[in-house]
Amino acid sequence: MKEAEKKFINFLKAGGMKFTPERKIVLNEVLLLHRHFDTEELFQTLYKKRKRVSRASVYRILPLLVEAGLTAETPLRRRDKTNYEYIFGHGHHDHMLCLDCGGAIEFYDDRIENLANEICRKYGFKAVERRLGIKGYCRACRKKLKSRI
Amino acid sequence: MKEAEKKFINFLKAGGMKFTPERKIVLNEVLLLHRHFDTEELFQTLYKKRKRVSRASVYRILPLLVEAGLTAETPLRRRDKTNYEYIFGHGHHDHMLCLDCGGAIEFYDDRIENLANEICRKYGFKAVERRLGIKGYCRACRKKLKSRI
DNA sequence: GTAAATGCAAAAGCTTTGCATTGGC
DNA sequence: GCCAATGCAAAGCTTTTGCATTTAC
Repeated sequence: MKEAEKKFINFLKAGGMKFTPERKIVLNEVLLLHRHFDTEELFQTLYKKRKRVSRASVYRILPLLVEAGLTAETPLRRRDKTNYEYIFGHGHHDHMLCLDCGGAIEFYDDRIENLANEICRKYGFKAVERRLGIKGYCRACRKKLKSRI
Repeated sequence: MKEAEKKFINFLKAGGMKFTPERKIVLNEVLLLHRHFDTEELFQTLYKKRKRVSRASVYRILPLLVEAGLTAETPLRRRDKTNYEYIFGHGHHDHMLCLDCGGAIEFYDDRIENLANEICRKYGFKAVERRLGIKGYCRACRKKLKSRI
């Protein structure tokens, strides 16, 4: 069994919740998606694959995956919808979101972590979550849009 | 006349828009608020002061202030609402949002700017906006909540 | 005078919820 | 068998929009 599934089952069990077929389907689909997604996108993907999970359940299950530590809400929303990404085993990272193609570039730099920690200490702030989000235009889109950007 | 008002009027004029009493009221109220706010909060504040601007107009005016460079949407939403902050003359800064009291601590560190620029260059990414957002618990709330956090 | 802004109420879009039914454990 | 989860449709929230009326320039 996949590590992620084990982790989800343990989380559910700990909270007196059940590992239903719908929860399994949603988790597996999230594992296949190697990009940021929103609830509607995931619902549509499942629908096209004839994996029938109701929209309401998708809305209920995705927050559970966040609680379980398998996914996270992304800091940069696209089209004003809650966006998620799979994070288990991925390690912490930050984002650049392209305003043209919507693609997200993930990057990681130790120095950012260190700086953030230093700043939190300075203010007596206990961080639960931190993200550096950069919005702009990626290399490919800049090329495509020529000199207009 | 305030600098901010001048800037707003110039922006409006440039776009063939008018400086209405409602726009003046909203701008002035934003100038008084020294914290992050959402549209409903601003509307309620005005309402209590008997400054009658409709909710629809507040919703229409706040994005104009962003376009004019007077305010900005904050990167960390609270209760899933669009949050704004006054920025004109404030310089760039980042945020720590307290999950308990909702307060926002603003900070600025050159080293973060430099790092972000360096990373963008590396990826050929043209940044339009960037923010480091940290969610957690502030000193006062940690104290109040004792050892529970 | 004329194009733009306001206010209102209705609509839209994302998300949550009540409830009857189904189904893990 | 019991408590939790599902599906559906309805409701809830924030935000946007159409339209008649008002108003800044």
